Amino acid sequence: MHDQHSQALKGLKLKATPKRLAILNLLAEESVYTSPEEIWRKLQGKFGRLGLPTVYRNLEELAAGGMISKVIHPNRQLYYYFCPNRHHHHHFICISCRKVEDIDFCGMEEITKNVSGTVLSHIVQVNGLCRACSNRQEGGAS
Amino acid sequence: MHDQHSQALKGLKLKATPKRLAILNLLAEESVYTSPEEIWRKLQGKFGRLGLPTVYRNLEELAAGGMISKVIHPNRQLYYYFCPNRHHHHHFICISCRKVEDIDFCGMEEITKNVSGTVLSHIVQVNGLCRACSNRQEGGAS
DNA sequence: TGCGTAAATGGAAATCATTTCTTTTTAGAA
DNA sequence: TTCTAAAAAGAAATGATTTCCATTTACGCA
Repeated sequence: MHDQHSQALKGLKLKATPKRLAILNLLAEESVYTSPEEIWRKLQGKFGRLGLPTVYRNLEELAAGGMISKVIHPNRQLYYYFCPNRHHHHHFICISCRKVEDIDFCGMEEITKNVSGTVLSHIVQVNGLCRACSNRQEGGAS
Repeated sequence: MHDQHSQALKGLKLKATPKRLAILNLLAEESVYTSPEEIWRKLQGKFGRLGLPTVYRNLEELAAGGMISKVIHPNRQLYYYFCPNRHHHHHFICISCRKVEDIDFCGMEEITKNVSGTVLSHIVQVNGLCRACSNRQEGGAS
C-alpha cells in the first residue's frame, strides 16, 4: 500500500515525502472524509512537526492529481480517499459517521441529452445516513 | 411580479422590505448567478445605502425559504433565481455567461436504489457552456 | 389611521479557514 | 556524494462571511 502510493506519486511527479505519504495513508485507512485541520492534529508529534499549510498544500495537490476527492461543503474543505482505480464515480456520504460509499450510477448520459450546450463537468453528491447510522437512529430512544 | 414576490415573502414570514424586494427582483430579472458583492454594488445609490451584511442575510433567508438557489462553488457564495413553482429541479450553469438552465432529469430514484442507507439530500450540478457561448467559442479565432 | 413590537438594517469590527511569503530543509536524479 | 528543484515551517496576510449592537422600519392590531 505504501509502495503503491509512492508509485502513484511518482506518476504525478510529486516527491514521496514522509509527510505526504502520512497524509495519504491516514486518508486511505478509512473511507471517511476529514478536514485539513484534523489531519494536521492527528499527525502532530510524528516527524517532529507538521505545518498546517503543508497539509493544505498536499491535499490540494493530491486532489488535483485525482488521488483523493473533495466533499461539497459550503464553508469547509473536506477530503476523502476512495477507490484509486475507479474513476468518475460518485459518492454517498454519511453525515453522521462521515463514511463515504460508492454509488453505482451516474445518470450523466441522460442529463447531457437534456442540455443544449456543452457539458464540461458535473457534480453529484448524495448525503444521508449509512445503513449503520440509520439503524442506530431508528433503534435509539428519542 | 413584484406582488408575487411580496406574497411569497409573506408565506415565509419575511417582511417585504424594499431592499429585500430589490435583491429578489434583481436576481429574478435574469437567470444568471450572482455574488452578494455584485448585488450590493448594483443596488448602491438606490435606497440611500445598502449594507453588505444585509445582502448576505437576505440571500441566506431567501435561499432557506426556497426562493433562490445556491451555486456549488468551492470558495464563494453565488445565488440565482429560478422557476419559483418548480421544486426539486437541477440546473445547468454556463461558466462563461453564468446563465442557469433547467435540467429535466434527476436520476435520484435510481441512485437511491444503489444506496444502502437513508438518503437525506443530494446535490447535482452540471457545469459547461450554454449553446450561445459554445457557438461563440467554436467560431472564434484562437 | 396611528401605535407598538418584532424584524430588518447599517456600519464597524471580529472571525477564521485558507493562502501567501520567505527562509530552510530534503528527496531523489545524476 | 553532490546538486537542484521541490517541499516544508512558521509567521503573517487575506478576504469572504458573520457578529454585534444601536437605530430604523414594516405591518398587525386597536
